[in-house]
Amino acid sequence: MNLFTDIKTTVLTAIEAMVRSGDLPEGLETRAVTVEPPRDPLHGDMATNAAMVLAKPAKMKPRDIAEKLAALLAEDDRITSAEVAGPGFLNLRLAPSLWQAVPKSILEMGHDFGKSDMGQGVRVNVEFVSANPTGPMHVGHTRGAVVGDALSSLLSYAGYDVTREYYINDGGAQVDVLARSVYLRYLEAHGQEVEFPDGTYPGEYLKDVGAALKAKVGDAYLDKGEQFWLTDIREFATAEMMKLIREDLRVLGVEMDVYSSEKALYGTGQIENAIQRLDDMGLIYDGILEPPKGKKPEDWEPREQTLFRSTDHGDDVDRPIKKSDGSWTYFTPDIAYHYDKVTRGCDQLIDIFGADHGGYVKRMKAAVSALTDGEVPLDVKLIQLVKLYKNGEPFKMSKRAGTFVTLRDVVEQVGADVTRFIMLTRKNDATLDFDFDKALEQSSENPVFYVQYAHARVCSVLRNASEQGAKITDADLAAQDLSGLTSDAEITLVKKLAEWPRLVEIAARTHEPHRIATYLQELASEFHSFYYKGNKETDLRFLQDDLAATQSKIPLARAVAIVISAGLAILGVTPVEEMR
RNA sequence: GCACCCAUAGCUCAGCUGGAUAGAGCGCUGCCCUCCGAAGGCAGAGGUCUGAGGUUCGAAUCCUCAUGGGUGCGCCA
Repeated sequence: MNLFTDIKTTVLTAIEAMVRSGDLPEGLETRAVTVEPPRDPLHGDMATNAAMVLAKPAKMKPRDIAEKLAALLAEDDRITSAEVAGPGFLNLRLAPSLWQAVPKSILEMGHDFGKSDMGQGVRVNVEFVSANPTGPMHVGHTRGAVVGDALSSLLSYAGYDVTREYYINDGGAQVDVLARSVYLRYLEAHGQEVEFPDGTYPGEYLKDVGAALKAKVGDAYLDKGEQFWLTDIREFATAEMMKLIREDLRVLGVEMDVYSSEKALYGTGQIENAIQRLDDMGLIYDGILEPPKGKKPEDWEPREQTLFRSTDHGDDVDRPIKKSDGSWTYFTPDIAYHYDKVTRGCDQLIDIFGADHGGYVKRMKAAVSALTDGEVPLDVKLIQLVKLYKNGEPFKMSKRAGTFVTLRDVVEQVGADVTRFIMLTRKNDATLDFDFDKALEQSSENPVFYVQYAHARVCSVLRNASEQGAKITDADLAAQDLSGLTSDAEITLVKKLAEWPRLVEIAARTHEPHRIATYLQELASEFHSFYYKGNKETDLRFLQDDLAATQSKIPLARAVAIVISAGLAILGVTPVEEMR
């Protein structure tokens, strides 16, 4: 249920009527017509730009169009006034019954209130995390995981058919490094002194893997050369790492639908097929790349390579798909992987990458564009850095020493809910400050608690109302007559609730889940503000001396809680019923 | 050198497919608990939306250029 689209439909219908009566010419483009809440509530309940948008193509003055449109709209029972303002805005005021119907719908529909059918069941594949299986997830991965998961929830809430997918980068040299590192830990488990040279992973987390390997194979790999054990350990170690990563994701509350393996693409012909497809389009050739200017690579030598003509699809330079030893570059199986996602059946692709992969975006888009003839859009969201603070001091991490802050560290300290919410308070392309102290603080400085507090307050009100004898199930509350909901303060709060379905659509369209978090903070703020008005104006309190009066007041409170809870559900955060 | 991202109040940031007088938190100055949870609320001060052009009835938002910051740039993934 979306009041804004309802009214927009009404406006569009009125425009059609004007076309029929000859007040407007035929064939006008109405796509740019919007119905929005006005920035200043004094202007009315909703504003439409219709007259201004149509003025030019209709070759009429905006105010003339607005006057006629206003007259038509004023005939609608639901619209109590339609006034022309400024350059041609049309400000609408709605009948109170429309606003009173909002909490009722919320109580009847529950979390479904904000759902949208804008997605039309379009199949969207969201690839996120895709951390290399070489160690536990760290904070950077965490943000990507949370954003990807929340975006997925948001899109399915908006009517898309969403697949959450993890691409396991288990085909490259980094898993050899992993295997060698595990081998060292294996030797260590056998009581040997080991050192970790550059190019190995020194992290303590591999100790268990080394021990597990010992438990599995005993001393079979001792005093053996790499060719003897590398393949086996690689397999064993990546499997162990994926166990670790899956557990990390579980702790964070992320559940993937599909895990895809890079390595599994080898030997299936899928890579060759994808490249053949590009070749058939004349997009594969052997050539020599120009060196980048100004950067002066020390050991630059002109070299002939097999290249993908990505410049035909918007990239800056063509990209190599083969190394000089004839093996594929990282890019190549990824091309095949993206093609696989498309052929499996999806209409849109979304990739969530770390910001350090920014240079990779154009070539990936080029590949998808070429392979799908531009039919399947690929949106890449780059996740910026998370800067950790403790006591206002930046947190030092060293990947070299293996001392990085892991997902587990963060979640164990502040909990999954707080972690998730804070990770979603900024848009993905802005860096995020994560302060451990503020994350744990219970004050308005901490947005999570501010929102949770609003929800808990409603629960508290309902508990008290129940003790007073009120019926508090959603069905009971939905059955209430809400025509007494007329004060400015109450209607203001209702209007914020009415924005929820609209906000969901905006957030889904822009692929920006942080908007949900922002909205929840605004809603919580409106609620707290309303709540305190009850100190002075006792009519506004939810709990009244008279039971019947209480019963008629609490549906609004419950409606707020439902929307908060629906929003938190998209973010993957559990609403709390009381603060402790 | 090129590409991508970013630039909004003292600080951290919102800002709707372009909309009316640009918002919030922190900090600062004052208020508000005999009253549903003060873990909160209200009010005030604080802005050339980095700069210069352009498009538009209308620009923080779109385009161009400049400045400042981040990221990346052929056998790493």
